Amino acid sequence: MKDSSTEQTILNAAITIFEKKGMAGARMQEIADEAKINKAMLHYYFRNKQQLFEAVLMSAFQKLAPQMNIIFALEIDLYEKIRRFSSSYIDFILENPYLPSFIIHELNHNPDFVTKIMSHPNKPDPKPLLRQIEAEIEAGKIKRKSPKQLVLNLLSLTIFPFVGETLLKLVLDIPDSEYKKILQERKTLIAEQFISSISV
Amino acid sequence: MKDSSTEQTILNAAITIFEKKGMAGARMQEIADEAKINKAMLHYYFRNKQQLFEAVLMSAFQKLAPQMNIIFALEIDLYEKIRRFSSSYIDFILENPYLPSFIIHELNHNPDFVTKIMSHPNKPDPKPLLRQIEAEIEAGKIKRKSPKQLVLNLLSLTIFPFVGETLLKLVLDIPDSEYKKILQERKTLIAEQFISSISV
DNA sequence: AAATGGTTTAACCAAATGGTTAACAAATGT
DNA sequence: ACATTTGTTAACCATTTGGTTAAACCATTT
Repeated sequence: MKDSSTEQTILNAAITIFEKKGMAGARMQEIADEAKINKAMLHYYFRNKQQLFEAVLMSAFQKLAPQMNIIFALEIDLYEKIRRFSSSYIDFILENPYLPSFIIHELNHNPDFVTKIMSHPNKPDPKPLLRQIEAEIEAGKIKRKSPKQLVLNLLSLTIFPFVGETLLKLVLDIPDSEYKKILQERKTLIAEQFISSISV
Repeated sequence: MKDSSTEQTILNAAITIFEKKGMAGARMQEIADEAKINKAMLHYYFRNKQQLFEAVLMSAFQKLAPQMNIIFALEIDLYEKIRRFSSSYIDFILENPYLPSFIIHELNHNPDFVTKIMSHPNKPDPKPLLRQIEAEIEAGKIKRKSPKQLVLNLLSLTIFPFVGETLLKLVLDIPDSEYKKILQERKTLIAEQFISSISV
């Protein structure tokens, strides 16, 4: 009988290669080598490069989505939520360093794909969080600022240091070792900074 | 005699294509078509794809660098500097929407290139700004926070909404028209938020 | 006007690349 | 045991792609 995980083996190899090189830069042979498997198997299981790629992008999004849902759905105090999110999200990216860059880059270059994900079952729904922020504003607990802008800020502060790592290290003259420390510091720093900018 | 701008015509076409598709996704023929010119001319002027690409990446960096230097070098009040930077930088990216994503993506995928830019004459130097922040801290005018973290925050808040546009619109459920407004709002909002988070 | 030297073009080439095929092996069902 | 389906492989194929070449073009010099 076949090793029942051949399909998964291929998918894992494809994830590794696609995340590192992107759709355009990845070679089918390279993925086959990574999976230690014959190239024809890629086509046997996934028909062609485009479909294999879509499976990878989907799987990447499925990894990311639950992390987003932490801030969106969880019913806890807003400040606590912000602290938990930035910390857990940074840990998550440290374990999946290519994920955000990959998703962002490929989403930018495959706008058609956005439609496909729109109807995705696990698609994060930001409404609960936005409502929570509005409620806090109405209750006079935080400053009156556009909830969407606030979430945009939080995501920017958390994700960009990873996506723009090379540019930031270059421009700010930060060596690799120090950058790692800086990212760790941000696990608490982001929440502090963010909360201090919204609390009345 | 040659049209003395042929080289520039090629470079412009290459910028257009490379910024849109990246190094791996761009085709030499496509660049030639964009320039309305024979493909062999690309090799006549730039030898090969790699060198043409490097010229494009260099030119992109040369466009970006002066925008960075606004916050780094200009000798004005810190708050004023922050206001001016976020506003002018957003305007700048709106006119060059592919620039940051392109540079970030390609820098991440060509780490060797980082070395080349390191010794670039126009390379932004963050030291003056970092010193300015330290001085303000010592003078008790702003909260004591790591200057590098602060600059990282400012850059994240400003650049990420562009780089992650597609993902953010998708995840936060923001239609295109509204997103444009949001970016405009950020021209003043970022500085407000940022300043309120550091002022004592 | 002939020679010169840089510029431009069409045709060509070799390698890389996504994809197919046909034969073979391993399970599975009867 | 045998036939059928499923999984796997090596060899092959067509197209794309980066890059080359040799001849033509054209402005300036002699």
